[in-house]
Amino acid sequence: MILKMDVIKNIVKERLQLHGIKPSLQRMAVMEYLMTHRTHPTADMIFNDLYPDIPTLSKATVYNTLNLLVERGVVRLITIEEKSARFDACMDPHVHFRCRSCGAILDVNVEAHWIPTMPDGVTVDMSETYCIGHCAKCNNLVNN
Amino acid sequence: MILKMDVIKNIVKERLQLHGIKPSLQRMAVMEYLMTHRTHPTADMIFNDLYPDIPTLSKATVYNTLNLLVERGVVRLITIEEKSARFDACMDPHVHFRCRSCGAILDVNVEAHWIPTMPDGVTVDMSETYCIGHCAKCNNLVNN
DNA sequence: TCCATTTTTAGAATCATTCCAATTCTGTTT
DNA sequence: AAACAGAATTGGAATGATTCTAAAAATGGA
Repeated sequence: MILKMDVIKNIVKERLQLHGIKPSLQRMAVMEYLMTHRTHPTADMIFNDLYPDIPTLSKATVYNTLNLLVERGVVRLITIEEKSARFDACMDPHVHFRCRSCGAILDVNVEAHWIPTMPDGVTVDMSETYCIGHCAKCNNLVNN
Repeated sequence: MILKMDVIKNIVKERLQLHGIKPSLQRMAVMEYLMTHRTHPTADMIFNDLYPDIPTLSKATVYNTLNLLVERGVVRLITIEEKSARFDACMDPHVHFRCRSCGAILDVNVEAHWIPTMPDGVTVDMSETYCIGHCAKCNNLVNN
C-alpha cells in the first residue's frame, strides 16, 4: 500500500532532481509547501509554517532554497507587492491579481502569456502581468 | 522672453495642482526629475541627484513625495526589481523590460494595456506587465 | 573510517523604507 | 507686521526583509 504522502513526496523529489537540485529534507519541505499551498506565501510564512515540523530549520535555509528554486526555474518570484517577495510553484501561464483592500493575491487563468513586440535585438525569457483592484468579496462588502 | 526652464516648471506645477498636490519646492523638484529622467530611478537615485541643488533635502521627503505622487496617480510605482522600488512619471500605456545582465529597465510601447478576463465580481483599476530577458546591447556582446 | 564537498545554521550585517518628534514654512487673521 | 494654525520638511532612530559569514552538520564516495 502506498500512502498519499509518499506520492506527493515523490513528485516533489522528481521535480527537484529534474532541475539538478539535490533533494535535501529542507528543500523537499519548502518545495512541497509551495506545491500544496497556492497562497503565494512569503519566505517568512513558509518558515513559520514549516518550523514546528523542522525545529532546526533556519530562515537562511528558506531563503537559500527559494533563491535556488527561482534561479533554476522551478518556482516563480512574484513582486506584485513591495513589502516582500512572494513565491509560486505553479508554472502554467496565469496572471496575478492583488486586492487593494484585503491584500489577497489570486491566480487568474489565461490561455497564454502576453509578450508585447520588443525592440530589435531584445530577447524575452519571462513575463509577468500584475492586476490590482478589488476582489469580489471586498466589492460585495461595499455594495451591500 | 520665456525661458525653457520656466516652461517645464509650469508644466510640473500644473500637473501637481491638477491632482490636488501643493507644489512645494521639494515636490516640484522630485516631479520635474521624474519627468525629465525617463530612467525609472529609485528613491535613492532621485535623492542623490537632487541633493547638490537642495542641500537641506531629506530622504524622508523624497519618500513622502513619491508615496503621495503614487497615491494620487501622478506617477507609477514599478516593482520589476526586488531590491528597490522604481518610479515612472509616464502614464501612457507601456510595459517595462528588465535586462538580466546589465540591469537596465526599458520602456516598450504598446497600443493598450492587457487586462485578462477577471473572475466575476473582481474589478481592476491598474495593470502592469514586466518582461525580463536580455537587451540588444547585451545580446550583441555575447554574439560578437 | 576518513576526507572533500555540499548544505544547513544562528546570528550579525545590510539596506530600503517608515516612523517620530521637532522645526520650518505657508497662508490667514488681527 | 505679529500671531496663529495647519501643512510640509527634516534628521535620526526604528523596522523589517534579505543577505552575509563563519562554523557545524550532513552527505557521498574512496
